[in-house]
Amino acid sequence: MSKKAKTAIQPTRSEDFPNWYQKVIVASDLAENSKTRGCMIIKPYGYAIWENIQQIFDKRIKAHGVENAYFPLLIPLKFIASEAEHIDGFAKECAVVTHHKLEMDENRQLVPAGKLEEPYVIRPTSETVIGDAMSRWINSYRDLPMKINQWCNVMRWEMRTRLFLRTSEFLWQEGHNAFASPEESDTDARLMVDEYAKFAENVLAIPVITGEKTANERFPGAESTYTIEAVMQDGKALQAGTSHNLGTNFSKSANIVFQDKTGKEQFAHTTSWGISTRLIGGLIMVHSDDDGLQLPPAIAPYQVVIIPVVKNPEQADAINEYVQNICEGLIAQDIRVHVNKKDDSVGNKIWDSIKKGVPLRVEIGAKEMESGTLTHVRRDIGRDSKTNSSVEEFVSTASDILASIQTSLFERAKAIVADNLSDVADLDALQQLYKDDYQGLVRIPTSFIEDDQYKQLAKEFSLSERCLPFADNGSMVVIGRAY
RNA sequence: CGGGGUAUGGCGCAGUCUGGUAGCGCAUCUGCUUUGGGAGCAGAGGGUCGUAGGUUCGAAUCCUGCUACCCCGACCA
Repeated sequence: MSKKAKTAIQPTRSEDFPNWYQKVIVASDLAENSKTRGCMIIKPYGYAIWENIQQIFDKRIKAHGVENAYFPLLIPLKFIASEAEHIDGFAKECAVVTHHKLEMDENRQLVPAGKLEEPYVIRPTSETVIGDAMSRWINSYRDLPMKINQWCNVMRWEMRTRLFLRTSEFLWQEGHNAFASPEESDTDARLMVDEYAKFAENVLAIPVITGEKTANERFPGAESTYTIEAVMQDGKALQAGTSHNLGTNFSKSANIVFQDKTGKEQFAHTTSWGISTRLIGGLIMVHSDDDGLQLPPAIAPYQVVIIPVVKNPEQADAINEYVQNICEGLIAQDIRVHVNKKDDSVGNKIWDSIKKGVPLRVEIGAKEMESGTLTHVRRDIGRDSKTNSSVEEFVSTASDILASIQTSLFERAKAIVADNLSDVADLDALQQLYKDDYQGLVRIPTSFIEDDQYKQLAKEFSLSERCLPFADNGSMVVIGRAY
């Protein structure tokens, strides 16, 4: 009673981080593996997080003049064959549709029939399709800039999958912008990665390192790739969003040409940028603890859960009415609130809200009702934050409490970055660091990565270049292990 | 794709070595008592052992192929 006997999630983070990650997803009811190889079922609670990501981010990109559209899932094979470097990056992981019907064979088994003249590829990304459309939509400099985004699914036949972090099918947004000049496309690619950084930090409470990818980590066919890299609790990096300046590489293969003011034909300069359901994996690995998920209020499907404590049936109506009034007060403050009316014990409901990471829990029984109060507990602090306050006071300060939780999660996440990002004097020091079982990231001078000693260390310790942080103007590179 | 592991009710597992046709915990359902950090008792339902084939009088168990999942690595905008 006095002390927590065990954690809700076993194993704990320190015992077995990958296993803990899977268990958090199950315990919080976000998603599960499906019968389809490498594909997940995103359950309602997990999908609600994605819907919030969509709603919030969609507003931000529309403010930049981006318009949403929808393009086909299936891409004609000849589209893909047109851009060599790009397709090299994806050919190994493309699912291909080769038939258009099923027939019953002699063993009464359904087999593919009706072979297609030209196979289709299930989109791994849509540069080629959208490029083809843009080649028809863009004729004049007056048509530029053109900014098109789609929220959709894509498929990449990955060798090794993990829920949210890398699945064969995943949900994302892919933005595709076209401009008249190289300066504009580079500015745009940087603008979008900056939007990702702001979204990650202000909404998801995930601090990120924003920077540019090195040449060998760059998107196939891009001139430059900008990225936000987040740091997980185990010290590994997670690429959480990328924005590419494609220059004229794609407009040349898709023939996106416009006439400039002088009547001369020119290739458009394009960008593409995306974030995906992978962000949910990042949320889990940054914020959750050994009792389960912990969600920043800004993204939580519900920010407050109310647990009615009904000890005898005669009180039920009165308590429900009391709860309903509080609910309405919170909704009027634009707070997302959920009343757990499930026929279950109070203890189970409390644990359920902890495992699901609801930021703020409210308990209301006869005791509170008689005194015009309620009891509330913060998920980030736990039972030590248990407070009894009047309904009026709570309703008027709930937004502040949620804001405080948002801040405390962000601060905690910043401490994770600080603990897992080191500088070293030279490559010998780097080697010693990882030999001593260091799990985090290291910032080294960019010139080091050409060194043979570095290349050998990178191989030995599975290190890769995460990015050249904007903050260091390209002089430094952050390296480490990544998801 | 390489190495290792796993596959048995919804979930987690035992049973496999020493073949004889399935068991435990949790969850579920019913009833009663309970409910403020994971309730108790009593009763009930639910699987034919990933899949295809082989050996055998008989296969969860032995043999072979296939598939999926997990971990490590390679790969991965």
